[in-house]
Amino acid sequence: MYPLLQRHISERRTVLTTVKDVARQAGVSVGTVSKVLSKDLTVKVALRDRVTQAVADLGYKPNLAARALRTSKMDMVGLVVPDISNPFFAQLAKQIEAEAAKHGHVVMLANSDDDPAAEARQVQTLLDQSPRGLIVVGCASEGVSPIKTDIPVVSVDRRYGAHDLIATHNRAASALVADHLFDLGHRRVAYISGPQTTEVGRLRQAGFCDRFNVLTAGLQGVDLHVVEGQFDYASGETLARNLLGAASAIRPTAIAAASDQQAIGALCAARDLGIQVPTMLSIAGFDDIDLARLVVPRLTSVCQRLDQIALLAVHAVLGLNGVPLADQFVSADLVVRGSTAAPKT
Amino acid sequence: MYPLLQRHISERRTVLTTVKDVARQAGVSVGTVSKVLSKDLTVKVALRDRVTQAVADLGYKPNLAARALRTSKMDMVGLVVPDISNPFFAQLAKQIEAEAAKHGHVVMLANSDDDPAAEARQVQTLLDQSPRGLIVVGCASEGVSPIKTDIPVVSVDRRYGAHDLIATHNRAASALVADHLFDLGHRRVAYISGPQTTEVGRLRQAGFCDRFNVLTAGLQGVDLHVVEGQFDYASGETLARNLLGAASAIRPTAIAAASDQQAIGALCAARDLGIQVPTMLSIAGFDDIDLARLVVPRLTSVCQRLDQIALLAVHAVLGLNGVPLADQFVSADLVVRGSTAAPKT
DNA sequence: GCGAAGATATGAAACGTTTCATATTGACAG
DNA sequence: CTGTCAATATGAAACGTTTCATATCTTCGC
Repeated sequence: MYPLLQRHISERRTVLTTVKDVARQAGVSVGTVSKVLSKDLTVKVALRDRVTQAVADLGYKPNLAARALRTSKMDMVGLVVPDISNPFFAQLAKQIEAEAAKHGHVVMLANSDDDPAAEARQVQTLLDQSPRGLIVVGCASEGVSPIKTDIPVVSVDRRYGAHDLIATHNRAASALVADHLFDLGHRRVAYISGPQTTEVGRLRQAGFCDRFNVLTAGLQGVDLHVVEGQFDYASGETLARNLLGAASAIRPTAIAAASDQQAIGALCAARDLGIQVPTMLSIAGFDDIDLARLVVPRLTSVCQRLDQIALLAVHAVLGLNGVPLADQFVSADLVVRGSTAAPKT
Repeated sequence: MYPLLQRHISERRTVLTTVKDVARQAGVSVGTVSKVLSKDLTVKVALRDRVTQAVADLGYKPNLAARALRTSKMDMVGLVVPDISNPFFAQLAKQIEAEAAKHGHVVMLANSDDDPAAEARQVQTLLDQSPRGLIVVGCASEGVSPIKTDIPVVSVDRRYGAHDLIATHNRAASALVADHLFDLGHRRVAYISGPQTTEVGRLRQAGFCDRFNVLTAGLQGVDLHVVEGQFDYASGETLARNLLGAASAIRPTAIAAASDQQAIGALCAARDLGIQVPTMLSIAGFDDIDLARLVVPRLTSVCQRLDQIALLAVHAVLGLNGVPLADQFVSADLVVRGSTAAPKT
């Protein structure tokens, strides 16, 4: 349209102000400017003020690349997730971004597509940028990570290689569900598990079953039926359909699932079969995804403290507040909603 | 546990190989190595091979910070979204990350929380890293963006400031829904719109209504009722409940919504009111979120080509394949599923 | 008022690239 | 064999920081 104008604009070379300009403006040396910028307290207040003023006057912004070259560190945190379009990881990413931003760090995001090879590639790509730290949600297929680097790496939710893990205390959290269903009076219950090839699947199942068994030890008319599935909706629906096919006298009065997706699948199966929830059947999920609040009845679920997990992960890799690089488990909360109630007597 | 061992490991200083080392190993000058690495063809094949070999032998990796300092560009693309935990933005982010990775670029992610002030801050933060380009999904509250930079910026889905927009052709896509419902025979329809303060909300409503009005011009017994709401689930449920309260002879035989969330809200309202979908009421959504495939009946919806949008956005900011920085609109597909059918005669 | 010891400020060196002016090589015509 | 010109290779400079050895200023005891 206006080639001349366009040309003119794009040619306006951004002449960036450097630490040198600031030094001249403030009448000090570059070293002093650098010190002030890095909040070094050995600079006298008078000078410090002059420098700060000069920085403001000139609108000076440090060149991050130059800084990175000198210090071989960028103010960034890498994050590798299996699939950012999975709402759970998206929530996690959001919390991590927020926490990182609080400490002046930018988040680099990469997807591994649940493929260990791609995961290794992405990890390497992010490490190449020399971030302050790297946070990885491991692939479902667990493998070793042969990376060697001085950059702190932690895994979150699912362990990555041999790196320290920060995650919900799945075992304890799952036990909360067992407590809840037991307290309501359920004795004939079914547990829809996640794949036992995953640590998360194993821990949640163990947490629920062990607690339920302890609670019901020596009691009459107790039945705990476990079926294994995937974490997804379809798996929950199919398995629930089987479980609920039995006559009402012997079918479970409550179903606990290893994920909300499964639980919602079970909810739909129950509705299709004309089984009222929660009057004739209680259903509990795990993860408290947004959808859990939207289904009818609203789903009782376990809410992971993603903010806590994100905080620990970021602090751990940044070495903040003495949070060490080490396995850490965060407790979760049971959120009781309309999908669970006492069984019909 | 093993303090000595730990000490030892953490003290092993990573001595990184530089372009100098490669030059020595290959018996050439650093300039030559640099040329080879930047695929400069004025280097003779013999030398090129020697350098390539040396790079392989030494496992040399260029220092990205140093390169960035020299060239004042990092191989990164910034992405600012209102909320990464929104599945739609998460899907978009995934596609953008994939496309950027294809061209050797890392994605930096930031959330604006739908807050213009935060958005401005995040945009600035990402620009400070001197990425190759910046992609922004604007806040709901549209405002001007006073940023001035040489870095290419495009907005996606929702316009950011005065920057070029790459988005679904919402008007045309919404018209597809009108076509579909009209073709099925619906004449008494309701449209649940998004907020008319948003461009997306306005375009989708106009697209649907204009087309429906054109199709039905001059016909008998036609009624198009528009109600305005938010894009969320609750809004859809409430509005649908009102719409469906009327006697069956005058209530709409079809509801089109500006979002899947609204449509699913409407679906639940219908179920609660004992109105069968699709026999007594057709419902169509927009966005084709994952959930659209999970509800019963499965939701007819408009599927945006996020891969296309991501491709255009990345190519635009990177100046690839001659994709210019300019407004661009991508067509969408109607996905017909079980929630729409011909009205009961 | 002097000297010593801290406290504070300075500026040159270094980080690892890319670029570009210059040097070297090779090819070829005379 | 020499001179010319193009093709190719070289290495020093520059990018903007931070750091650290050195220089300068304060303070304070005597």
